[in-house]
Amino acid sequence: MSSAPPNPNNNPTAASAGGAGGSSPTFSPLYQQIKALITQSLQSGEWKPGELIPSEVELANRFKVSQGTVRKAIDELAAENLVMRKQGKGTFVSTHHEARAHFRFLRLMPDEGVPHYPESKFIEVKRTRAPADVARLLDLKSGDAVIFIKRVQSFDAVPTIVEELWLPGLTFKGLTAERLEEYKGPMYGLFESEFGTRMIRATEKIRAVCASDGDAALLHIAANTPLLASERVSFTYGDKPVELRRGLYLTESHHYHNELN
Amino acid sequence: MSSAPPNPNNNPTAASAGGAGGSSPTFSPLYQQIKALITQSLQSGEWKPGELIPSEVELANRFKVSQGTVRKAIDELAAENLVMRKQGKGTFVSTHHEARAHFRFLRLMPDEGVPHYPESKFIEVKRTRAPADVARLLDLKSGDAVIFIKRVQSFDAVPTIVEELWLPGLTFKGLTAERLEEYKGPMYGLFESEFGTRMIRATEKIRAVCASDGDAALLHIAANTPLLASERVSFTYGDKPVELRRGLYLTESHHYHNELN
DNA sequence: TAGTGGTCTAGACCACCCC
DNA sequence: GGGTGGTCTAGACCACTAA
Repeated sequence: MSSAPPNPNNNPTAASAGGAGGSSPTFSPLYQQIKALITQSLQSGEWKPGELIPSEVELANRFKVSQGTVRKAIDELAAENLVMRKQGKGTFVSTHHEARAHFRFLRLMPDEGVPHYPESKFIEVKRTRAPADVARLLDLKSGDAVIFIKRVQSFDAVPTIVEELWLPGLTFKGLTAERLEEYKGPMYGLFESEFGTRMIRATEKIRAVCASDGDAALLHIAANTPLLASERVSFTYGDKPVELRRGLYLTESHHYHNELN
Repeated sequence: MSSAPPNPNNNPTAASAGGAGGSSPTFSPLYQQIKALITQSLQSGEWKPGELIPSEVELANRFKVSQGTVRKAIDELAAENLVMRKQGKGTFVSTHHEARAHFRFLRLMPDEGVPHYPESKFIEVKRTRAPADVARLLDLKSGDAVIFIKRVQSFDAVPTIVEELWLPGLTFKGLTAERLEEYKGPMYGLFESEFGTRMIRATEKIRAVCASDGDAALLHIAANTPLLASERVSFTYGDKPVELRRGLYLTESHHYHNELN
């Protein structure tokens, strides 16, 4: 009784997703191929940060797979913070313009009281050429154009962070001190809205160092005060590095918070 | 035509899982209830670390739900590192006795070369009473029995970590300097095998400090060298704190590694 | 060859949101 | 009321492992 299996093949046209056919089998589950296709649409800007993406049923029809397969693809994208599901409303492209996202990359927390976002004061913004170490971390060539930013961040008017940022000049063409000054809120929000570059994940290396005279002056502390030094490399789609951020954190009344799972 | 829905109710006997019936609806999806039941079996020791748990089909029969529901429950347990799936073999209870697990909580990485596990030298092991701050973090009463451990850890014979551990005396009754000395490998493995207490997750607070004379001597460095100070609270099932660990890390040739997602 | 987890489908109903 | 994601089921086939 009943009918024959309606879709016996598990390797549809979407199998071409994933790049050049290589020597290895290059097998990939259907939902991974769908995930890659959705990621492409995110990357290309077909759906912009904050926007609603098509419903699961709609995507299932578009890709000619079942809703369950689309669901599993979106499950993983949601786990990676690329999209956000909202029951009854739909699935939205993640954005850095959200209270929720603001503390995803900022791990410096006050010892007492509730976390809040610091105020920025820009010390220097200039176009220059990438030193060798910066070039290596940003996947550039030594001497390529970069933008250098130096700023101090304060919590409740207490200077707490000195930060130096290096950005690929090509990606962030047109970024000026003025635009930085007038923009309030997390820099990743600015990068996303104005330059179409969304930070997806980052790696950090953390050490303890002594404050130099210059940094001590910026933070209004004694020279040789111990500081946390973090070196962060941020990546966008395709694991492309797009930001190098070197920060010095004063940990008198703040700490770097981490969860180990 | 065809049959009636075979299982129209979605609130079987398992609905009793989750504790006392309270004022709020206490609604919980079936798979969450199954997840709670499986977690109970893990906690009670029905399946011990490293062991194979029953197959999905078996658990589905036991709990009178579909395999898909059990699968979703196990998916979450695997995401939380409580169990490990191995295709073709089965699902296993996670254990700290695995190369894979050794670096889940150890985030201090060498700047060059491959990570490896440090050697421990114990400075002090004693039973004492919990100071107020320790008691608060371990959810004990001030003055409750605790075990205090102080040790130095070395990479390639270079002292790099000074660590002080505070453990609830009741949970770790019988822990002596001898057993620590003779046990090679991560301490969490010892805790799991000998005391039936498995660390599930932890939170850390990190700062920069100056080495005291005593710590400087232990690490063979100059006093006032900047060090990373981490305060870690580890939790077992039921979010019960079972370890307070205060570490000082020398970050001359190592760094604290973190991934932001 | 038998058993396990992994993938995929199809269809049902539920909870939530907004009109 | 109609649409969305969330849950649950049942059954098929695949990939991997071990005897």
